[in-house]
Amino acid sequence: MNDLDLGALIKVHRKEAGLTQLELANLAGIGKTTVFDIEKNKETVRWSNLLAVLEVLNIKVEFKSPLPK
Amino acid sequence: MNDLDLGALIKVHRKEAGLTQLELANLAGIGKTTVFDIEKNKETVRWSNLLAVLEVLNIKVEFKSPLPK
DNA sequence: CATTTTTTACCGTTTAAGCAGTAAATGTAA
DNA sequence: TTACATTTACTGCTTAAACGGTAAAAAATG
Repeated sequence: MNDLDLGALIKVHRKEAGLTQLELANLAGIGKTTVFDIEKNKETVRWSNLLAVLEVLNIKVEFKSPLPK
Repeated sequence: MNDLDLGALIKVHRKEAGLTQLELANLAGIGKTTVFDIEKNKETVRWSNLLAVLEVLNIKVEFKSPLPK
């Protein structure tokens, strides 16, 4: 209902960077299991862990609101 | 280094919606403590809890990558 | 084909997020 | 000012996320 598949987006970028799940986990400073969970769209992961992965893969996060600044 | 203050963004939108932290927590189906933590930029909160708050406040999340689709 | 790598999956253990309750501090309104 | 509402802060408990280890599928490589 949100965007289509954040897990898939991350996976594509990981592959593009030539990284395995384990390598990405080490670079992000998190466990391999968590990387696996994130790519499987498990949403109960920590925001900080998701952020760490996104940073390694150079994916920016933007929050769009209907409110003017 | 990311965006400036997601907590503040959420707080502004919460106020705009005329909600207290407790009301927002109930609407999002999470605890009041977590709403407080989120507005204080605690990044170890669950991604699902952050999503729930954003959804109530009608704030969209976008992931921007340098990769073409 | 066989071999290696990677992914998926499950299992204990540890750790801390989540939570309600409470209370104090801050803010707001009468 | 007083009274009420809200936020901030702390406490203890419960629960599950995070984790490494292991192993079995699945993919990739020779």
